[in-house]
Amino acid sequence: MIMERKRTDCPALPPGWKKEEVIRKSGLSAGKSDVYYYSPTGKKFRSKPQLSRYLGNSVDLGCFDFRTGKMMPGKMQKNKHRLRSDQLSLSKGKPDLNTALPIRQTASIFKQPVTKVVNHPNNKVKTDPQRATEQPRQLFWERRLKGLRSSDVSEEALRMMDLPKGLQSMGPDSTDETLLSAIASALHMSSAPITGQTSSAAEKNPSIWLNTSQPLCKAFTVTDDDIRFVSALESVSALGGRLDVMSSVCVSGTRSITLYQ
DNA sequence: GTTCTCGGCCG
DNA sequence: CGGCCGAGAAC
Repeated sequence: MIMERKRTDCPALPPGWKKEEVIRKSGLSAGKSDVYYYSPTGKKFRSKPQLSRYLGNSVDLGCFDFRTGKMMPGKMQKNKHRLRSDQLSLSKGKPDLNTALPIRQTASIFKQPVTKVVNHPNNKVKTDPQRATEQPRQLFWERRLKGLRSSDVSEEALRMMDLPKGLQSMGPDSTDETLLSAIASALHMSSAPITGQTSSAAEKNPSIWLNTSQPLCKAFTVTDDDIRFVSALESVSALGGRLDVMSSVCVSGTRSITLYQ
């Protein structure tokens, strides 16, 4: 006799996702149940961390209850010790499973990127370059990207990319990891030249003079060596596959680098 | 080889 | 306890 496995739809999940509950029918743990989720493509997920890894950091599963499949607003994870756990997980080389990120928080695990303001000829407000280019941005927001890792389809983390020697990081967290995220983000969020912080005042007191649309590093120029360096890179996916970078252009002075994913 | 299932660790 | 994942069993 074949037990019909019921894969149920789940309101908190995007369409196509299914939830399944399997009752253990033998052994010491008989009666206990295991919960699984299936993506629209049929991939099976058997834990929240696994789901979280797959969905990426654009989805906060912080209050998603894996067993019931519902969002539990009351069950927020504690943010009290976030910084410490960041440093802890970093120093121990463990993946950061904290998914709180600068994204819109919703009651669904749909990917819902924040609104991007772009120029549009028919839109009075958005064609205003002031508004398009000077959206408020949190100081050192790049730090929130810490722990992001690109991974291939088997969830295997890709190795961290090396940065050119000449880049000098600045700000409260001057690790290569944060700098890399900052540069990658700057590249794909704007087609404007990425120059680093050109104001010398910013070097002395970043908290006040930082240009938030430029990455957290001192002004740099692109050399022939840098171009050879970048050419040798396999892919911008090392910068974070989640960034959806199709192509970005980095221009500094008269030289340019084009990065393709 | 893949998928299913339960044990058992660990928080 | 229950979540998570390893590993043996089953296919």
